[in-house]
Amino acid sequence: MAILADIQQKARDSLAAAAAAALPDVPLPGVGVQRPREEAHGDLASNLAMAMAASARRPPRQVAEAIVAQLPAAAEAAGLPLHRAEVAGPGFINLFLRPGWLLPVLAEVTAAQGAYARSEAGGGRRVLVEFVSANPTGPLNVVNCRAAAFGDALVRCLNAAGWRAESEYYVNDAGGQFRRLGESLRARAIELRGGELALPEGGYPGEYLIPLAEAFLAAHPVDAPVQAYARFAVERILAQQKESLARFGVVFDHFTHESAIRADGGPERVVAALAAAGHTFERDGAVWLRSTAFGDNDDRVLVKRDGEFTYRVPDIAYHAGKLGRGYDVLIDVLGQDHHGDVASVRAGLAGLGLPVERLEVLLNQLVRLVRGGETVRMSKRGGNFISMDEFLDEVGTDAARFFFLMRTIDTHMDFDIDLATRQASENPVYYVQYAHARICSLLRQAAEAGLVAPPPAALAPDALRHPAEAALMLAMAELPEEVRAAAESRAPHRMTTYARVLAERFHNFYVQCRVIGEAAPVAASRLLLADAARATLAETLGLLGVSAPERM
RNA sequence: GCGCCCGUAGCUCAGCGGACAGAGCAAGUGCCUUCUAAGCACUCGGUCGGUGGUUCAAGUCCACCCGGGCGCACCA
Repeated sequence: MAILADIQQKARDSLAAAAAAALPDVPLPGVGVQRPREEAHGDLASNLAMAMAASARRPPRQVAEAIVAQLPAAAEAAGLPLHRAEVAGPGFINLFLRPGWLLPVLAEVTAAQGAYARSEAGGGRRVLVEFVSANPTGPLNVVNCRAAAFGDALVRCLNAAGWRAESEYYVNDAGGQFRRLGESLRARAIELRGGELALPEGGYPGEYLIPLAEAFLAAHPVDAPVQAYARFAVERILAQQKESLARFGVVFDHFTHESAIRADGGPERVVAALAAAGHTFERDGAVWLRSTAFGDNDDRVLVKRDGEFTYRVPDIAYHAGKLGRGYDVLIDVLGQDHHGDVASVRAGLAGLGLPVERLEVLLNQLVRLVRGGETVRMSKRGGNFISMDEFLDEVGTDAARFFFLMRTIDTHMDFDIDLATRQASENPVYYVQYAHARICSLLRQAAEAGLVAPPPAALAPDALRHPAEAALMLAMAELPEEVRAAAESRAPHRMTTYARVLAERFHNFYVQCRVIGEAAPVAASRLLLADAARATLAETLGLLGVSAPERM
C-alpha cells in the first residue's frame, strides 16, 4: 500500500479509537483526514472533533482536547508514528509525525520499477473512452488535438489507477454528410478534368480534396459513382487523421464505423425496439421518439419523411452497442457544439431499457489560439482553419499536450502559442522537463565519480532530514493518490499541476542540497532520492504523454 | 425563449466543503570559479461577477440575477 494512504488509514484508525475512548457515548462519524495546506498545521489534520461537536453537545475544541488526550495510546496501537498532536483553529486536530516517516517512499518507488503511480482503486472496472471522433471529411483541427490530448491522458490515468480503460474513435462514414463528401470529391475531379467546379450545397470546399481527387482519378474513371468517391475520400482522410494522431502519440484501441453499424441493421432494430416499447409516434409522415418522456426538451425525429434515419438513430445504436460490449462505464468526450445531441441519445438508450447512467459525457470546450497577443482566426468556412498538423509543426507535441492538459476540459481556453514555443523557464513544459534532464545529468556525473545509490533498506533512519528533502519525498508520496483522483474525477489536468509541484520541489532540493562531493552517507542517500524523483517525474510525464528528456 | 459551459491577481488559468485563496506570464530586486541559471530566493498584485440560502465551516453546495461563449434541423 502506498505510504501516504497507509499513514492516513492509520491516522483514521487512531483517531477513531481515541474518540471512542474519550467519548464512548457519542456516535462516531466518518473520520476525515486531510493533508493541510499550511506546514504549520502538521503533517495530517482531522475535522473529527468538529463533526462530533453537535452530537457531543460540547464545543469542538473541547471535543478535540478530549480526543487528543487519548491519541498517543491509540496511535501506538495502530502503528502510527505520531510525534505530537495539537488542537488548532476552530477545532482541528493537527498531527505531527516523527521525522523519517516518509522514508519508505523511496523503497516503494524503487521497487515499483516505473509503476509507482499504479493503484487498484479502479477495481478492474472496464471503461471505454470515446474521443476525437471527428467527421472523416477533412484534416483534424486544434480542438480535435485538445480532445486527443485529454482522452489519451485520461485513458492512461484510468489504467494506472486500476481501471481497464480502452480508447475508441467513432467514424461517421454514412449518411448525408458522407454523400456530400463524395459529391465534393467528384466536383474536384470534374474540375481537374477541365470542368466547372460545382460543389454541392453544404459540401466541402477545402483544397485538401484536390490531391485526393488526383489520386482517385489515377485509379478510377471520373464518372464513378458518388459512393465510390465518398468511400475513397473517407479512407484517405481517416488514414491522414490516424497519422496526425500517431504523430501526437495517440493510438486508438478501437475504430467503429457508422457504416458497419448500419450494415448490421442496428438502426432498424433500435427503431423497432423503441416502437415496440411504445416510445415512438408518427407525425407529418415521420417517426418520432417521445424523448420528452426521458427529460429531453423536445421530441426528436428518428425516421425522416423520406424514409432515411436521422443521425441520432445510428448514434443510439452505436451507444447501445458499446453498452453491449460489457463496459461498466462509457465516457464520451464530445465537442461542446454537440452537447445538444446528448439528451436524445440518453433518451434513446433509456427507451431501450439500457443502463443509461453508465454513460458519462464530457464536453470539450473551444480553443482560441493567441499569437502575439492577437487571436488567430479559425474560420471553418471556406475550409481554411489551422489543422492539427500545422499546429503541431509550430508548437510541438510535448508543449501542445502539456498546455492542453493544464486546463480543465470544460473551460474555454486561450492557447498562447508564443509562450508554448518559448524555450525558456517561463514555459511550464520546459520547467518540468528540465527537472528531469537535470536529474539525469546529475546521475551521469555521480556514476562517473563512482558514486552508487544504496538500496533503500540501507538508509539510516535519520537520513534525508533537510526540509527540501522532506518536501520532495512528500510530493513523491502523493503521486498514487493524485492519479487515483485524476482518474476518478476524469480530470487528467491534475497531473500537470502535480508535475509542476514535483519539479519545483526537485529544483529546490537541487539548489539547497549538493550531492556529489558531500560526505559518503549524505551523498549516497541524496543520490537515491534524486533517482527516485527522476522515476516519479518520468512516470508523471508518461501519464500526460509528454516525453522525459535525459538531456536538454 | 430553452439547454450546456465559463466569470478567481493586469493577462492565462489551478484550487477534492475546511484554518491567512495559489501558479505561470507581465512589472521590479538579488544569486553562476562548485552536480545543467531552461534554475533558486524575494517584492508587487484579490471585496473569488452579484444577492440570498444550506453548514460549526462556502471560491467550492443550492436558488435567483448580471456578464461572456456555444448549441437549440425531418444536417452530421
